[in-house]
Amino acid sequence: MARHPHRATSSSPRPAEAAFREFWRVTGLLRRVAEPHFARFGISPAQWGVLRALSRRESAGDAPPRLTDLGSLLLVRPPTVTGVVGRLERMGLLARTTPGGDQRSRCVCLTDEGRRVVKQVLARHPRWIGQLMAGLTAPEQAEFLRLLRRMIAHVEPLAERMDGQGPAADRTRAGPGGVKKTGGGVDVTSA
Amino acid sequence: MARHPHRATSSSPRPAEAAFREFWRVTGLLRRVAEPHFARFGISPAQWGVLRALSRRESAGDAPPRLTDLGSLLLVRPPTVTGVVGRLERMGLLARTTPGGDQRSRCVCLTDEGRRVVKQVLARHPRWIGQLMAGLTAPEQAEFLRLLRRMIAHVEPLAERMDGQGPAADRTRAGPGGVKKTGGGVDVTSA
DNA sequence: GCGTTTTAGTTAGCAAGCGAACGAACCTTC
DNA sequence: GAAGGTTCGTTCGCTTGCTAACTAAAACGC
Repeated sequence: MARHPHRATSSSPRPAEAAFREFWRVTGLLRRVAEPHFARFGISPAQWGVLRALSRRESAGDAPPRLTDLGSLLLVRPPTVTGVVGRLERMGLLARTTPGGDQRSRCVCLTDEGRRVVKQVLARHPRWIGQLMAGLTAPEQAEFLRLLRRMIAHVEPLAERMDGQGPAADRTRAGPGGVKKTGGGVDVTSA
Repeated sequence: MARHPHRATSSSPRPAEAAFREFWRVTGLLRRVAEPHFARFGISPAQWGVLRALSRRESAGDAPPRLTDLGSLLLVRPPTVTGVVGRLERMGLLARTTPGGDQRSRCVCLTDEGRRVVKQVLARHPRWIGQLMAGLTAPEQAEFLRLLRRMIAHVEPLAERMDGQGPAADRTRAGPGGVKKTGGGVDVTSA
């Protein structure tokens, strides 16, 4: 790290690269802080994501979401939803129901126990978040939020684009020449 | 730290909370973009982290790091290091060596094949990063970097503090009263 | 009505993160 | 030198994310 803040912009080789690196770093840190926090309520961050989404929908008066809806809300894929919801169901915090219309979709709603947990977490939430973000002043937080939103707006389409393509090299037990399998359509990065 | 009784924010949609939420969101997005990218070289983001760290140390002329060193560089725990390094070793991208002195530590260094991969990734790196961060202008990137660093500086001690304590409720098959096991030292959040 | 395609969700299998528990080597202290 | 503790790394078992492959129901096409 250690690069003097003074002449940062001019001499610093690549702010973009550094930003990415630090970002990745914070990602890990964040998980490591969030995990024990939610563990105190007996849940994981991912489970909290589901519970909070359900709770919000409930208080908004909306119908219980299907698994697919949850997936797009939380930006995770169907198998992940199945897993997390399954565990929450086993814990008794939510219930799968099969609504009338479509016979292949399942809806998910909170149990009383689930609502109880949400309440408990929410009671501490502002305080906890405040603690987490206390490294930034209020205006900085606002700016941070703005930048994050711009990042999302830019990256989300990129992520979606990756969906359909680019399975790539199978190094697992590739010989010395393993990599070049990328050949052919090298320029996925395009312009 | 949290000394701002700033209730101006309370009525608005809470920037701190929103920032946290969006941050979590970008975290997922970032993984989804990085994974297929590195897959094109036959590796994963975590593996890239290790390879890059080794490469840097090498070109700085430093001695090959021990597994523990890698762990603290990458902010991951020993079992994770074991796993990632093990897979990289099986792929033939790095080698474990047992240096003279301490018989219980292992050092890790790149193989030629590993160096080759690093080179390939680096060749594309600026371009890829540029694409990722293209949602922000150069000054915004610099500001983003600055905020990230402040976040790290603030959160890292928090994460470390969590290390020794707070295992928490075992909901897995907890009865209706599962949560209160947190009892006793409720105020881990302290003040 | 029947065949095809699309959509919802699950399953299997892998990587990466963690905590807990452990063996082995090292260090400290008597 | 032996006892006790610390440190390094591994293994086990778990959650969460993914892809690929699959089933079942719905929707479309003719």
